[in-house]
Amino acid sequence: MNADRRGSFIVSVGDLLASWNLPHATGRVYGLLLVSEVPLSLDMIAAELALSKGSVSTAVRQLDSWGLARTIPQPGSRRLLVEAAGGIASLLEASHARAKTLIAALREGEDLVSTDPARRRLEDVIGLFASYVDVGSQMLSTYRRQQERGKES
Amino acid sequence: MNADRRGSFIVSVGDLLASWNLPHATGRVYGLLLVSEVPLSLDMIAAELALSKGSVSTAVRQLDSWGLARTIPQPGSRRLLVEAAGGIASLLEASHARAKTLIAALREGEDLVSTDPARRRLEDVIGLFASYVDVGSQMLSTYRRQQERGKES
DNA sequence: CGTTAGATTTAGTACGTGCTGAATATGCCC
DNA sequence: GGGCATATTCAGCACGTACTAAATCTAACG
Repeated sequence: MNADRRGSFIVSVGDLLASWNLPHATGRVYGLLLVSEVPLSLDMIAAELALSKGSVSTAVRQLDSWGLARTIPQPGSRRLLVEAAGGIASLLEASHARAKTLIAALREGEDLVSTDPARRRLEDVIGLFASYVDVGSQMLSTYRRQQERGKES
Repeated sequence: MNADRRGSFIVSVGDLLASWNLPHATGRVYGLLLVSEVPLSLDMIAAELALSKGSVSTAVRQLDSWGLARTIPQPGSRRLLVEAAGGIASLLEASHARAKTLIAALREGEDLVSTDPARRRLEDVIGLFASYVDVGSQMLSTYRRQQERGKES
C-alpha cells in the first residue's frame, strides 16, 4: 500500500530533522508538507499525524522560523495554510555556525599541551574537525550561488 | 589562570562529542585525555572531572569502542591507564553511515509526489542533503589516505 | 584461600524535554 | 459589540537518559 511508503518517508524526514535537534514531531510535519502537493491547514496536519493541535502549532512556528515552511493566511478566515518552503540549507548553516565557535574554543586550548606526541594528536583532532566543517560550508555556499542563479532567470 | 582554560577546553570537547549523541560526561573525559601528556587512571579522571567511578568506567568503555581512547593494562596491578587514541574520524563515519541509510529512505519516497512544483522542491531537499553528506565522506577518505601514508614512513 | 585493590554492573534517582488538553487570545462576520 | 472559528500559550504529565552509589565481580599477592 502507498500510505505505508508515505508514512515511512514522513518518519524518515522526522529522523533527519531530529539529527539537527529539532523535535521529531516537528520533523514529521515537515515531511508531510514535503509530500503534499497542496498547502495544508493545521487541523489536517494534526489529523494525519495524530498530533494535538498545540503541537502542530508550535511545530509550524518552528519550521517557519527556520525557513522550512511558510504560512499562507486565508483572506476571510483565520485559518492558515502551511506549505513547505524549500531548504534545509539554513539548518546546515546554523550547525556550522555552532561548529565554528566550537572550533574557536578548541583552538583556544590548543597550546595547553606543548610536548609532542600529545600535541600532534590534539592538532590532528582539531584540524580534522575544522576541515570537515569547512568543506561543508564551501559546498553550501556554492549551492546558494546556484540557487540564486536559478531564481533570476 | 590556566586551569580555567583547561576546563573550558574540556567542556568544549564535551559539547563536540555531545553533538554526536555521546553523553557530555564521556566527551569531557575525552577532552581531559586530549590535554593530558600522560595516560591517566580511572580514579584520576574521576577526581579531576568530579564524576563517579562508575560514570568514568562506562565513559572510558564508550570511548574505547569508538576508537577514541585505548586502555593500557599495568602488569602487576589491576589498575588501567587510559590515553586518547586520535581520531574522531570514526564518529564522522558513523554518522555518515546513518545519513546514507536515511538518504536511501528519502529516495524511496521521492516518487510519492509527481506534479511539479512539489516534486522539484522535494528533489532539491534530498539532493542537497545527499551532496552534503557526500562531500564530507570524500573529505574523510582523503584524510584516511593521508594518515596511512604518514604511518608507513 | 583470604584479603585487598581495583573495575564493572545494576538499581534507583533526578532532570530535561516534548507532548497533550485546557485555557486564553485573536481575528472574522453579523 | 457578540458569537464563532481558529491559532497560540501554558500547566501538567510522561518518558528517556545520564549520573550516582552500592553491590558484585575479578585479578593480584601474601
